[in-house]
Amino acid sequence: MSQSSPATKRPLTLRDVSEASGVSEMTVSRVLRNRGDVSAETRVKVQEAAKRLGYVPNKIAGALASQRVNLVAVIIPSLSNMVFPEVLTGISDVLDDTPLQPVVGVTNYLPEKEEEVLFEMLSWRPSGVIIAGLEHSDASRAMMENAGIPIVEIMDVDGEPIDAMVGISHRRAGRKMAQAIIKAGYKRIGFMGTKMPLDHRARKRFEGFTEALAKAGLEVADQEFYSGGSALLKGREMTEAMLERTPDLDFLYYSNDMIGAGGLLYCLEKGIKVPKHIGLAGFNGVELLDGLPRKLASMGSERREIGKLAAQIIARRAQGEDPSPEDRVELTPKLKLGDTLKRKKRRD
Amino acid sequence: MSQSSPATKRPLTLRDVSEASGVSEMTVSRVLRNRGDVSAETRVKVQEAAKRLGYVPNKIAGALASQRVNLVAVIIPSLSNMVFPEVLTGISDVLDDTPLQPVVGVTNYLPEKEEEVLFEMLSWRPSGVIIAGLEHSDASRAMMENAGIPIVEIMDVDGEPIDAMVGISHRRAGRKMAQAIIKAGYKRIGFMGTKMPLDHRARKRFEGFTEALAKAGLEVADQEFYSGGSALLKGREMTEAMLERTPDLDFLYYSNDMIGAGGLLYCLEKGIKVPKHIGLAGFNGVELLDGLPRKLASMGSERREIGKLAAQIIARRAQGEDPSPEDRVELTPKLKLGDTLKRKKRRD
DNA sequence: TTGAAAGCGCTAACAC
DNA sequence: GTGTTAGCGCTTTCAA
Repeated sequence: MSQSSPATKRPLTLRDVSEASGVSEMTVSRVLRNRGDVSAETRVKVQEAAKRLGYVPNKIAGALASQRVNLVAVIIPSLSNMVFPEVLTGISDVLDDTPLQPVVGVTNYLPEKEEEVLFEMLSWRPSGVIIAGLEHSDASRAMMENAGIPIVEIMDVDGEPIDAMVGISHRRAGRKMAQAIIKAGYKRIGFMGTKMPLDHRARKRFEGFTEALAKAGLEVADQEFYSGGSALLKGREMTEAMLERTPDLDFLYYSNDMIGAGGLLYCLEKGIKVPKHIGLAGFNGVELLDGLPRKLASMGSERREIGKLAAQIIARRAQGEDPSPEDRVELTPKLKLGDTLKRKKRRD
Repeated sequence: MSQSSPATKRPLTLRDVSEASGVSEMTVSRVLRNRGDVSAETRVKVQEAAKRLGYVPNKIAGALASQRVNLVAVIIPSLSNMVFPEVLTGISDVLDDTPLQPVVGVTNYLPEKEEEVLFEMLSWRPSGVIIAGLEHSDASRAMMENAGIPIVEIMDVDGEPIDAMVGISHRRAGRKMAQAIIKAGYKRIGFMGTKMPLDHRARKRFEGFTEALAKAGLEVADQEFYSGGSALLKGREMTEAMLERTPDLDFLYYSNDMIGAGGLLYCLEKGIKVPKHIGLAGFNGVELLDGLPRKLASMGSERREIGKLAAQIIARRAQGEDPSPEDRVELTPKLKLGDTLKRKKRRD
């Protein structure tokens, strides 16, 4: 393969376009931004020159001069969990119709990393921040409180937001699932989830879950946590281990759909009667479930909608709208019984 | 919920820190950047003031003054296909050890959108560009050629790059899979893939595939394309439809693992003997396959490694290193026979 | 080791 | 409708 060296010439400036078109810098700037009144003639002259030269404006200079930056910082824990790319899709869908542009930062569920990413992004003076979760380090909170821009905390509503908030109550979600399980008559319940102490939403779901069980005089009969690796495979392995250890379980609650799907495949393979002998449920309502031999019971986490609403709040504020109580939205996750949770109370 | 309005005060400047610490702006700047010799005493004074005030530097002004921006533009077609988040992970892994920071733009496989995103990102004067694919609009190519920064085109090597390139040959990958299928003795082959005419890599794989078949006197006996929706489900549905339409097929080649997994689950459910009665193969070598009841034959697309190598090239160039022939890397995808492709020639 | 002056490339504000 | 001037908040450069 031959090697061509990349061009290394100085980037063009407004001045270059100005000289090439014989129009003042200021007017060139106006044309390129579609601002103010410019005669059609001048407009054309400038546009042609800009295009011919291949001029790319320098937003850094523009932003410094205008004190306006059309970037929105989006801070999420991970990209490996499809949940977050889906939130991003919702955000993009909305921002695509505005001059705003999302910029993504990933924290790997680490508060220190979140702090770094936040600092780095705020130093670009974005028009707003959309950030996952309500739990942040003191320094992070302070930065957001003092940034003077709209802050939307997403995905979770169990806590007090800095500014705006869009999400679901994971505690409530956990309770709701527990209630559905109890109502169906299951009694010996196992739980499987991630080992991450920093995944506050998973933790809150689990808390809500055990709380609702307790209210019915039940408790989690066995539990197991994993980290890393293929979630589908982990679900399969954990399920096998748990059923071996505690064979009398009649329900398995998974903290996410991927491990739940692994468990479901395992059960089907072993010929375990689902949902009669053992019931199963996950969380998130991921699209993947539609392709499984049986539909895993789950609960939608409304992530696309969350992304959209969060972006809308930022967009409205960028238009000059004031903060309003409507900037705090709790969505209601929908329970899906699927094929792995009995519909009526069993009679035994 | 109560509503606290976000702080709206003017962001702090170096001058504020300077006044608060009684040190000149210039020296404050030096401390905050760890540049030049500053006495320990002054250093401490400045750091304390900055921390106390909660100063967040303005990178816009800094970048304009220094003509240096530590951002790397990463342009990919989609976030919904896990392949791309995985590339991003590889990129982050490497950039995390440098001052560089990735900024992601998504094109939805649309050349016009790619052009927009590229223009937008270049206007921030990043230190480099990592972009998926070798096919771009003329305008996009021109922008990249004239940007005067390193450009790394990734994932594909079947074509001529602008500057650097890291990927696999999808044409070769398609051929290789065809050869393995032929060698195993399969003859009536069906193909399923995405309908996207703009997914050049999928297209090249298909071209390589049919080419190798032709060389053995074979051709694709049936084919079907889909778009949108749950890939797992689509794989299941397309497989059902195709086997109904063309019952004598003995192999199904899927352009990605998700639809392949759907097909596999369908076959297992129907009690079809895999790989004896029908063989199956996908592409990408996704982690998900590890959790399936049978391992789908596939081919790794080395996406994490691609991300790493691409980021390394940018990082080296940012250090001042010159372009080199080593900046064009072809990786070799590994064939995985799994459990769905017979190992030896069948004797029938 | 520290400071003062100039200017990065653009746009706000005002004049013409 | 178009041009001029000043300055955004930093860093570079050079002087002290």
